[in-house]
Amino acid sequence: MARASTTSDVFNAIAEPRRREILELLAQRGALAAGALALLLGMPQPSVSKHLGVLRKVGVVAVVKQGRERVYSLEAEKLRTVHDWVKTFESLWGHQLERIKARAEEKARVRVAAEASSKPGKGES
Amino acid sequence: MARASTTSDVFNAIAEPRRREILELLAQRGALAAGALALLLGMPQPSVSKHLGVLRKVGVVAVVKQGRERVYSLEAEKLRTVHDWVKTFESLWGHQLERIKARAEEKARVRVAAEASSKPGKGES
DNA sequence: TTGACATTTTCCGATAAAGGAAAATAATGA
DNA sequence: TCATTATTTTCCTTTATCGGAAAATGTCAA
Repeated sequence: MARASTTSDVFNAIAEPRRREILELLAQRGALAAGALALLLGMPQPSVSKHLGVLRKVGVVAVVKQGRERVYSLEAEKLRTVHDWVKTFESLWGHQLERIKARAEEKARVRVAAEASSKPGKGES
Repeated sequence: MARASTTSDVFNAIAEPRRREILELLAQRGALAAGALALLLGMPQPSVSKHLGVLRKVGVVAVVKQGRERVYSLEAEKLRTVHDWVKTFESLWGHQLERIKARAEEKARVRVAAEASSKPGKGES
């Protein structure tokens, strides 16, 4: 089996740096036509179009036909999946002091797990 | 050119659902040996091992040889890249009321952008 | 209708991921 | 040393991406 399709998932869709750039642009500059995006990104239009196709298929951008151009806009809610997922780990890195604490706890946990999975009752009181 | 390597990026690494599951397990149950992970995930060890290889190459997990097992632990800080990135879009979906507001604003922006890119001065007063 | 513009689609070549199976390492215990 | 256990690595096949170039749609304006 091959790698999962880029369109199968928001996670897969945003794995591409260029696609992330597109999303960033749409976020900060509002809706943009495909051509404008190509211009801002400095890459060939067909390429941008394909990336937009992926993003659209996943639903993270929406299109509106306006004459001969197609205006793309961000559907930010779709990124929520990703956000919610990483947010789970937020506490594990923490800031400043918390970080040191978490570090220590984790180190201890590693030791515990390591010992627990060896035969118990070995020599390490 | 092919798709970017899964090991080229944290984004690419976490695109795989199983790899995300591994990270989740490590987060909630602390450090675990490869075999334990395979058991918990209900999939063949070689498969898990390969996934762990990817995660390790990217630096989001760390290994510690403990006898014949290898205990894996989470290096959560590496997920910060992803977190910081999606966090940028946080304001765009907001909660409750904000969401409606944002929606309206966005809709307006799309219209504006669409109009701006057509020839100005058309008939739509 | 003809022509220019905006964008998508198709075709191509190169690259590599993912799963399964089997082989290769490594470390423990008798 | 010889099995046994824990994990990783190597093959192999299938499938899909990405990028570039060219062809195909679609739309507006004379």
